[in-house]
Amino acid sequence: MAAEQEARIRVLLAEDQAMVRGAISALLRLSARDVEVVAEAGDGEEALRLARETKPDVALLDIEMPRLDGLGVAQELHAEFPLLRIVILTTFARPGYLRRALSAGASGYLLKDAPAAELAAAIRRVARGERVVQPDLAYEALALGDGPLTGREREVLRLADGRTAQAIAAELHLSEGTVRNYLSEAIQKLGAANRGEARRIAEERGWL
Amino acid sequence: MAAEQEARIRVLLAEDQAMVRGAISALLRLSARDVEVVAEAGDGEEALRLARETKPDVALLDIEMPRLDGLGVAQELHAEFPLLRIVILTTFARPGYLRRALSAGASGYLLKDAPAAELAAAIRRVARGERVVQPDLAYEALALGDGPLTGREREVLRLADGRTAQAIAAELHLSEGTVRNYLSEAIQKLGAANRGEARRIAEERGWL
DNA sequence: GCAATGATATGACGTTCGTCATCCCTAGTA
DNA sequence: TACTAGGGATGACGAACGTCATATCATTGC
Repeated sequence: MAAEQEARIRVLLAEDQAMVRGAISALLRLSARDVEVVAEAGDGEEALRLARETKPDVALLDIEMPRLDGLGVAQELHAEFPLLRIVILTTFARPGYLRRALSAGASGYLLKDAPAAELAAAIRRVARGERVVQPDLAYEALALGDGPLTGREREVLRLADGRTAQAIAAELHLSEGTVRNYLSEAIQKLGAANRGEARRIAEERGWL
Repeated sequence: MAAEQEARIRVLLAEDQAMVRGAISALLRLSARDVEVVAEAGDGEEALRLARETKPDVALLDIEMPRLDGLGVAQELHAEFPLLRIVILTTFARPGYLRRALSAGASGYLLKDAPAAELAAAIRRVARGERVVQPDLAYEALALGDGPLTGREREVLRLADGRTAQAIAAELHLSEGTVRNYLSEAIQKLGAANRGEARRIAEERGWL
């Protein structure tokens, strides 16, 4: 705690919910003297702008943000500043998100479910060049995978929340029959009785 | 700031995401000397238990929590401790949530999108007996009312999340035709095209 | 006393849905 | 090369769905 006196870790914080953003900033200010929040962004575009302006050591990014999501920001920042360390901080334990985050160049993937104390620890570790990913999540990402649905099946199922097959077909520029086929396959792969149940199941497992 | 020296406002904080919970706690500790977080709960049941144990002045409740949601906690706490002030702190600007929150006895309804500074202000105001609700949200909630559905229609629609009419009928001890009748009425009252859409609409407006 | 409302039911009709067989085309790969 | 997987389409069939007319019965309210 009193060892590293030299330079504080400069952090960019991107999170769309203002209250949560302020709260996390307060958490870091209160619990981590060696961490300094040098910029706060409310959306992805702003995060990019502030990153270029302030050149932080670590970027702490939420995934679901307006205009440009955290994974997109990670990709851009990693390409532009290879030395910048990126931590994704999100609600979602979706294996798909984790996979995309890592391939976008993120060094850490932290859940908002994790204890508050882990945040500062994670920032310190990625700043030292380590990777921070919860082992159980990594395991799930491999075991559960992305689910049994193909890309198109997923797209169709995502739109099946009350829309008719015709409406879905129009939106995706497909024939109505094709839509029904995809839905039928999805229903069987998920062991559901109809599209409504299939959607519920897929959503629960993070396969949408 | 230096005026009220006497008693600090004792706050119970209930929020399922540990990191957000810790962060909000830090925010209050850092920005509001007159507020003291006396208990932190990770789900609704725990919130009830801790409230009975610590007798706080204000309960700050997230809505979406495991085991018992914030609205349920509000209802119980309001019945048990009429003097306890309740603030709902949530992501969702749904009029239905607000309506249910107020009728559950909440004094405040705050969005996580609001500036971090408003949190302490809101807590102080409800502690003084005032109400804290964003005016535009309040207007919408009043305009929407209780919805056009009868009790039975609501029950049936609530079960229509992928179940067949037959399954719903079995669960409620009704004939399949009757279930289809209720669903048909609900669909028309809500201006939907089918049960799936009807359910979505009713859910969004808090009519379930 | 009678109209209105809500819960419940039936029968009938047309539409949408879920399934299956079958076809075409492309890309990757054993 | 042949095989496989994914995307896309068609036609047909039975089941489920959405609608409407109609009926009974109880409750509520003027």
